[in-house]
Amino acid sequence: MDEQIDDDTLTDATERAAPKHDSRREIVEAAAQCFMLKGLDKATMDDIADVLGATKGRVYHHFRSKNAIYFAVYRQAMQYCFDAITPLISLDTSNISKLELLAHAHARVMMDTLPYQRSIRLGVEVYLRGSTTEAERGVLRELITLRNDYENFYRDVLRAGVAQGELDVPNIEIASRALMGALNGLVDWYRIRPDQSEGERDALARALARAVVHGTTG
Amino acid sequence: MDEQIDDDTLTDATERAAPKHDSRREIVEAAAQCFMLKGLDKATMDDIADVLGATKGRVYHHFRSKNAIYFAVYRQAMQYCFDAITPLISLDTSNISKLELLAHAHARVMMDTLPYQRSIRLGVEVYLRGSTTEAERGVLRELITLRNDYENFYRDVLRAGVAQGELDVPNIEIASRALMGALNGLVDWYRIRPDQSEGERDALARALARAVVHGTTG
DNA sequence: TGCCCAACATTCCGAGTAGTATGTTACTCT
DNA sequence: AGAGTAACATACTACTCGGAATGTTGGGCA
Repeated sequence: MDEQIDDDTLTDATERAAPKHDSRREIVEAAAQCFMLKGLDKATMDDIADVLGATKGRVYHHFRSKNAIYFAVYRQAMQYCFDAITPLISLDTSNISKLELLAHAHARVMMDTLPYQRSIRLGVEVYLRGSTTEAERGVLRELITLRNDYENFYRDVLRAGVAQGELDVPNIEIASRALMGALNGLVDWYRIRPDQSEGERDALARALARAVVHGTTG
Repeated sequence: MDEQIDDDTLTDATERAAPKHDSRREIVEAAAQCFMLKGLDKATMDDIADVLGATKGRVYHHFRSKNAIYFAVYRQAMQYCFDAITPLISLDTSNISKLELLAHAHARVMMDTLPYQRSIRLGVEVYLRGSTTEAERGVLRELITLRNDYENFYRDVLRAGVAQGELDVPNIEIASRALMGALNGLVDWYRIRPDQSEGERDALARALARAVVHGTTG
């Protein structure tokens, strides 16, 4: 019975045929907002319900625990990332331009899905310490794996670029860490401004992508 | 009376002549450990006291609140950063090599004072929302300013490098953000390994510094 | 039309925790 | 030697918040 795998976080196999009233999606969205604004601990279940104009009853009807909601937010955040770069990995361009495309797309996702991305940065693994069940830790490990898979796309491009002499990267691991760090750091300092246009945001993403790929020496 | 500025966090003017039994320092050190391991909220005052083999009484004798301790940790973390780079800013080298020196020093500090640096990354401004007094928010603003001052050292080098044609940075602001993001991200993935030597850590710092300065194109 | 159940709302409880109030000890100063 | 105080320990309170138990309602279905 302890092997009862948590299906609160959208088991891949049993994909919802009906839209399922996208109430779950609304809750996840509200949770991401609260997590971003108040932090993982300070954001209460009542806060999440308040955003929806509802009560805890609704939330607990769809999610069995606060951790389950957080897992859903995490999964959704990663989904946004994958959706953004999967169309790019099969492109037939040079590795250096592909790297720029990936970085640009990632920067865009950070801005476009800010609440989700900020949520998963607020002490991911540190947030759950001991106070989790073994099943929950399994889900967490799966999410970590998901993130590793995502970052491996960047490492692959780096390796291919080195192999073909396009890139000069002495240490793939370090370089990928630096790359992801610079890109993910965007969610720490980026603030949504209503007056900024789509073009301005894209320019920001492009500038950041250029910075992380070419460094400060051009 | 509401203008009673909090001097729990080492008022600069009244520098302690006596070592003050470095009990405060021990508490801050213990708090940094706890914050790193359990997060800002999950780490309790009892946890901090337990690390010291003491009780809450000792902690509350030196700090009036949990926030005050967090401020002290933040200040100490920034102090470590400043101590590491202040000897370097007056050096008479090229801007590009100075930038590498700064990046290297910063990476070293991230590793050498990991508990402090991790603590201040766990949702700094998001940790305190509403539940703080106006005085506390003043201290927080001061700490943010401290961080800005620190990052300005890097921006100055970037600007000087561009002015002298050593560096190619279209956007100083973006580049500095990317730089700090990549360097600070170190505390997210770096794990202390007892078997790794001083030389290995320095090599890691050097590799990361090279990555953030030169990017992936050499 | 009456049953049934999903989709909530309402109410309640207990565990955990920041902060306080009050001892207790040991050391210093005169 | 006794008074005062720094540096703690002990005991207690007030309060928040996650989660469970239970109540309510509206719509589909036979």
